[in-house]
Amino acid sequence: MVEDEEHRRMRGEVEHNWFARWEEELPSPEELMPLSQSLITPDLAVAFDISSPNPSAAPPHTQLPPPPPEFESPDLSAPSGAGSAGNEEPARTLKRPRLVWTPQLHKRFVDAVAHLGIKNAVPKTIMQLMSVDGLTRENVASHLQKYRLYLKRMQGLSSSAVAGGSGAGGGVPPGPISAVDAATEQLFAGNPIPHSFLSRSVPGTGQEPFLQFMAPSLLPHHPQMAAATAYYHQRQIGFDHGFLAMEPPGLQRMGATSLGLIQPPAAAAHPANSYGDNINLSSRGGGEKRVLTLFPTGSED
DNA sequence: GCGTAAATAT
DNA sequence: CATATTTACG
Repeated sequence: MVEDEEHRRMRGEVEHNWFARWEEELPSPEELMPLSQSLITPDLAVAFDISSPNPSAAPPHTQLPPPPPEFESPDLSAPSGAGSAGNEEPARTLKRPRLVWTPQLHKRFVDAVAHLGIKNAVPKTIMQLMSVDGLTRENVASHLQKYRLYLKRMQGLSSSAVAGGSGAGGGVPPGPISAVDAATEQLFAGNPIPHSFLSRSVPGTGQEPFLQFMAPSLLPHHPQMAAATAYYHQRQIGFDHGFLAMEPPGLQRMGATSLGLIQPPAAAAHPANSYGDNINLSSRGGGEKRVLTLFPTGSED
């Protein structure tokens, strides 16, 4: 069953179908949000001001918060809130734990870039538009780099002879797919790629054509790749780190939380939710890791 | 400040 | 071991 889908996917014919399925199978933010909240310790939640369900940020299927290309969202709040009560963690000069780019966050990233246009899609601008607290220019820059590589790879593929229709055997035969590209592809694959990036100008600023085609995301069937299919590693889940993958010390605010920044392994808790597929990666002789699969963000503007 | 490359951590 | 993220350098 799954194989069939993959084969068709390779042909690039059922894009909509798989995409639609994706959305359907995707865990609703609602499902994940509450879950994450539960995981969040009350103490921490209070510190962040998110102890209670945020009225302004808890849309069931929300598409994308309002990232107006003109004004910034008030997500960025000053650290004044915590000034009083029992939580005084210097958010400055503290090393930040790894940031986990969750589909939701990535979606926002893409959205920001789309509105800005490749031309203005610079780390700083993107970061500002995203208005995600805790997000720094470095984070965006790094992600942007990967994003670019992802798009670049797409161009090459669609432009070059591909076809290969036969995915026989393996799937993606040719393809000097760097590890980074593959990974990026994975993450970005399930995300909406603003056509603006591929060949159109964006609203607001005159842009030149950047890419040309938006090829369906081809997921290499490599065993390792499969593992990548799982957005989170066996223990790379943001659980250990909290929601934003940020440790308590150094946290300021989390608009991100409301955004559904992190996505806990719902699959682990809800086996009933069968996403794309949980792939068991068998590295070699006994290396077995199970990963959760969740990705894409819903829709595009 | 942005882009790219390499290093480190998970 | 591979991948993701972080950090340093150009």
